[in-house]
This record gives sequence, structure tokens and C-alpha cells, in this order.
Amino acid sequence: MRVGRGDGGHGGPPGAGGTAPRPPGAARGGGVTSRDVARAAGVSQAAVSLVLGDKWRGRVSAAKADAVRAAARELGYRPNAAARTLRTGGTRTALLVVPALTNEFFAGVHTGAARAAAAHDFGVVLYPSPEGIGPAPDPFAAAHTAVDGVIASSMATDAVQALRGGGLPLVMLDSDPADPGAVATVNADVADGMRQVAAHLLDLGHRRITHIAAAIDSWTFTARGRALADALDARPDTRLRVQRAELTVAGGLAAARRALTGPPTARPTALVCDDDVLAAGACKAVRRLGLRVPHDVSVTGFDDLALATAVEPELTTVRLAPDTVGAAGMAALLDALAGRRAGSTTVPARLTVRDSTAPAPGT
Amino acid sequence: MRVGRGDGGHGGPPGAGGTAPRPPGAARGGGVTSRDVARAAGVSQAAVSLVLGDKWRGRVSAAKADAVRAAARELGYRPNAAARTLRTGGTRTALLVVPALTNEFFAGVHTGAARAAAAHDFGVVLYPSPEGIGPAPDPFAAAHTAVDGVIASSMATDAVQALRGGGLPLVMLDSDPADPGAVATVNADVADGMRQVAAHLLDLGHRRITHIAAAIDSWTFTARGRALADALDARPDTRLRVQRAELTVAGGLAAARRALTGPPTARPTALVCDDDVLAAGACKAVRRLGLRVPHDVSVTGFDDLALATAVEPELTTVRLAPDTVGAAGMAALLDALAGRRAGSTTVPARLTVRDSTAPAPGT
DNA sequence: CCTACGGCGTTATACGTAACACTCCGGCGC
DNA sequence: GCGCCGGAGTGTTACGTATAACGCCGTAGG
Repeated sequence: MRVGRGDGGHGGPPGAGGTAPRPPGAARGGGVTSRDVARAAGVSQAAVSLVLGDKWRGRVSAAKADAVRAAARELGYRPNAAARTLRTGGTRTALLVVPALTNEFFAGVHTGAARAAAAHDFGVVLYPSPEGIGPAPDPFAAAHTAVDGVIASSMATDAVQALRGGGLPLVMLDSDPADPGAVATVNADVADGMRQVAAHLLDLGHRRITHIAAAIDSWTFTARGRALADALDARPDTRLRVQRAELTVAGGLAAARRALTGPPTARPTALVCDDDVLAAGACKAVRRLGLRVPHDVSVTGFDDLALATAVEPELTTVRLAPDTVGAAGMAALLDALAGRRAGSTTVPARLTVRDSTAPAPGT
Repeated sequence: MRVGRGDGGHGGPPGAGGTAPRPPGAARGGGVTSRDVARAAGVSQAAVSLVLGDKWRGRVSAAKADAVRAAARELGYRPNAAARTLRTGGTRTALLVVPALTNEFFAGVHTGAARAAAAHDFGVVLYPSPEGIGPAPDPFAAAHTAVDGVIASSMATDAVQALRGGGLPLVMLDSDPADPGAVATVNADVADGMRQVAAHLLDLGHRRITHIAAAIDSWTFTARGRALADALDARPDTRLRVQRAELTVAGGLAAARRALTGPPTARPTALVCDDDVLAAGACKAVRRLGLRVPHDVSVTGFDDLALATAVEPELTTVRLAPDTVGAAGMAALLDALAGRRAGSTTVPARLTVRDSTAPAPGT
């Protein structure tokens, strides 16, 4: 990477000689323009643009193309993003809208999306929705950069509302695959994950199960609930109840406490939580009632956050590969921008068995 | 907000009629330019620029200025960021470099920075450093947007290295206030936080203390260690030992296990951890040795992550107000960009006492 | 009465890039 | 011999904004 300007004599007071009034702040890229490259390579600026844009087959000779590339490398040329955007209308940037950065899952999504973007010379700018960051709930304004497309989690409900009909290609995450208005959808296979949880608990002999459900109106959570209900419906000897909970540790605690009231014979032997955070709360509730996890009550989480191995006992949970989700989302968006229609993608989920589940008491 | 294109007939094959070649993707802002506003307000484009840029005192009459503002609002005019950048060289965007998004602390920093930025019509683009996201460890390329300045945590060591001498104003977080090359520094007052921890434990009668120190070579952590050592040095009846730990739950567990080996009378009665994650691991180690937190061993954390209230017992820890740090960092950067030299800022830290600390056994 | 000037406002230009419209030239089919 | 084609380039323009340079008009001072 270059450091200085190259053309010395920058030490004097400004305006002393006939120095051009180069605007300040243009330091990035070293100030090397395509015209500088052209001069160095002995061609016109247009030729530089063609070569570097890979549109030169049959317009520029191979020899000159090589010369251009060499000069560009030599000078450390970086195309000016603003000028390019102004000319083409494209920004090579995507907006990623998530409900909250604090959730590790979305941090992973961002990582995956950013990596996939970088491979195609794209950038990612993040808009975390909670509280709107600024006064106006306008994701575009908050992102502050014009973008070519949007990847949004359906959990960022308010922001997504502002996004629909924005005229930009929209890839939805955690959303109904049949979402109209989305050019593609990408989901972790939460239904399959939940089926694995159900199978695991049934194997362990659990028959009375309570679902600690996140009180968020999002497709992922309804899908989780439906998958669990479907799995247990197939077994007539089971009983499923549902307690809705605010998506916090305290919420999980309260919901689990409600679930566990009643005589021991009617008590659920397993609590299936929509999220590891809820599961952590549920574990606390179990212990506060004088019971033990997993001896008396088994608890399962979802998402496999760092939290899952931080609490005791370590949580049996479902790993969702958030970075794969992010990467797939970006890939779908790039496809859409290229005119290829990308359908809905599902990335696999895998049950991870740890210490919070055990055979049902009395089996 | 505008929705459609206005001029229908977009369904046919491209190039069919004589439709203007308006570049695609320019949808953002509805395509309203300052010239459109000028026409609507009956003034020149230059006047629009002056009024909207608030540089019109004495150049444009108040009446026309009002007309311009009204027309802009009416048409939903949004200045084209690319054109503005091209003209001025400034991007009104800052780059925020953090070690990892997964750490809630930095999520909070981002929130604060973004909010402060929005108030000044600035944007924030994020570069999480781990693994470099892409092949090239070039934060600028990864951010993909030219930026006016950088806010970086010293914990993102590799990326920061690439940033120094980049010619851009750099605000350092979690860093030595005397950092040369930084235009300003912003830190949570970790030393004071640690002093509060020490005072709290001394009050409870603890005299044998082990510091579970993060094995990361960053100013914040050395400052925490030094503050603890200084506080205990003032009390000759105390004993301080140090165990370095990788900054994970497992790392904390291992370090605590090492710390707790030996006869009960030589064992530390309190473990002071550099981070809540380490503290979670330390609690696990205590229990695995058949001891109880806080009855036998007190444990303290740092940062007050969500984790702190998810584990049991809930952690006594130090709250650091990450959003305030982020906001202060952005404020410092904006000051620097405006030519005002901002020094180093310290934001207060506060001990939060919960259930993981208790009187030392035998007091 | 002419000039200087301040309030008001416009015209023109530049930023760096991409793409269109041209030019030039050697061959080639008829 | 002429028109035409395709390769190899160059000249020019437009994108939307900010600002320097210029102009007009009425008034006041000399």
C-alpha cells in the first residue's frame, strides 16, 4: 500500500504556487486517477476504463491491456467509488438490516455476508433496527450510503416495513419462503432443527413437554412452534403446552416458572425453548423451584450462542450456521442484481446434545 | 417516500422504445435532483445548493430560501451522496473498527457511535477485524466505502496496524490515552472500575485474591491489571496472584482451575476476572472442584454483558456504558474533522454488585 | 454624475468514471 | 475500385453537486 502523494513539494503553505485546489479529504486511494494510469501506460483514459472494467476484448490490444494493468498496479490505482457510482448509478454496496447487533446470530450473519460480498468486490453496510438508531426510522438515511439492494431479517419488523416497496431488490432472512415482494429468501432449517429436538426428547422418554415460545411475531418462531407441534401430534401419548415469553433471560425465567407450577405428576419433564437466552432463564427457574436440570427437567435451547456453553449445565441446542445464512443471502442478492432469479434457500440445522437434557424422570 | 418510477411501460424488452437510458439502480432518492428542486422553486441550481447547505446568509433572500426548502420537502429531494463526495472529497462517513461483533460491548459501541453520527448527518460503516473477513487485511477495501475518519479499538490489533499512517484522523478506543498518531482517545474508566472491585472485595474481607487476566496485549487489560495491583499494594495484608487466560469460557475455566489448586488455606477466596466471559468460566471451575460461588469463592466479572445475568449466580461486575464510549468516540472524530483538537475522554465505570460475591469464608 | 459596494442571484466549471460516437486503417468480397 | 466490416483506439459527454467567478441593481459617498 502506498503512503505518500508521490509528487513532492507538498510542504509549503497552501496557495503559494500554482498548486491545484485539490479538495481535502481525497487522501484515500492516493489521489491516483484513471487518467494518471492512462498517461503512465501511454493510452487514453477511456482505454483504462475498458481494460480495468474487463470490457476490452476486441477493443484494446492485449499488449496495451497488459500495460494498463501494470501501470495501475504500479501507481496503486484505486477507482474512485463516488465517481463510479455517480456514473453508473450502482454502489456495489448492500444494506444488511438486523434487529439487534447484540445477538450473536446476526453478528455471524454479518460476517458471512461481508465475506461473500468481498469476494465480488461488494461492501456491506449495517443497519441495526432497535430504537431506530436515529429519530427517523429510515434505514436508508441511517445507512447514509446509497445501496444497490437490501438483505433484511424479518425480525427487524419496523425497519422491514419501511423497506418494502422501496424499489430495491430485497432478500429476506428468517422469513416465510413464500414472501412476495422479496426477490429471494434464506432460512436456516429451523423446522428440521426442531424436529431433531423433538426426536431427541422423545427418545429420552419425555412425554409432557412445554414450549417456551418467543413472543415475537416472526416467521422463524412460528415455524419452530409448528414443527414441534407437528412432531408431537404424530405421537398421541404426548402432551404439548406453550408458554409465551419475552425474548430475555427474565422472560424465559418467568415463562418457565408458570410452566412448572402444579403437581409433580402434571409438570412437564422437558422445556423446549425458542432461543438459548430463554433456555438460560428456564434453567434458573427450574433451580429456583428446587429442581435440577437435567435430572428433573430437561431444557433445550436454540441457536447455539456462546451463552450455551457458558451456563451450567451446558445447553443442548440447535446450531444454525449464521455465517452460511449471511453468505447465502448475499449470494442471492448478487444473483438478483445480475438478473438471475434466485429462489429460496435453506441451510441445514444440527442438534448439538450437551448436558441440559437427560432421560425423563422415572424411565 | 416515493415508490414507483412514474413513467410506466417497464415490462417490455430492453431497448424497445426510445426510453431514456437512465442508469439502473438510481432508484434511491426517487431520482429528484437539485435541479428539479431549483425548477420547482424558480431559482437556479446553485441557489438550491447554497440554501440546503446553509451557506446562504447574504446570498439568497429569506423568501427564496423558504421556497427552496419547501420545494425540496415537497419533492422528497435527497442529495446524491456520490455526487457530493465527488465534489467535496468528503464522504460524511466514519469507519468503525472492532475486534469482533460477537462481543456485546462493541455492539453497544456501534450503537452509540451510529446515533451520535446520525445527529450530524454522518454514517458509520463497520469493519470487524477477526480473520480479516476477506483475503486482504485492508480495512479500507473491506469497508468498500471511502471514509473521512476512523474509530478503532486497540483490541483489533492487526487492523489497527494497517490503519496507522493511513493519513486519516484516527480515534482510538480502549487505548493508551497518550497514543501518538491518534487524534483522540476514548476509554471507559476501567482503572476506576477495578478500584471499585478491589474496594468491594476488601470490604468483604477477602485477602487472598487471584486475577484471571485476559491474555490479550491491549491497553485496557493492562490498565485493569495495574489498577488492581495498585489497589492491593496499598494493603500489605493482601496477596495478589495472576493467572493469564484465553478470553473464552474455557480459558477462564482453565485459569481458575489452576488458581484454585493447593491446600484450602492457601487458596484464593476471590477471583477477579477481566471479563464476564472469563468469570462464567471461573464459576464453572469453582463448582467442578466441589466449591460454591460465592460461599467459598467470590468471583467478579467485567463489562456487564447479558451473560452476567444469565449465569447463576448472577455476576458482580463492572458496567462500562459502551454506547457512551461509542458516542464520545464519534464526537471526538467529528471535532477532529472540524479542526478542533479533542483530547482524551474518559467515561465512568460503575460496579454492579450481584450474587457472585460474598464475605470471605471465615469472616 | 460617476464609482464603489453590498445584497441577490446566476453561469460556468470541476470532481473521476463509464459509455457512446467517432475516426482511422487494413483487408476483403463483389 | 468501392463499399463495408471489424479491430484498435481516442474525443467527448453526462452523472449531480459545490463553489468560484461573474453580473445586475439600487443606493450612498465623493
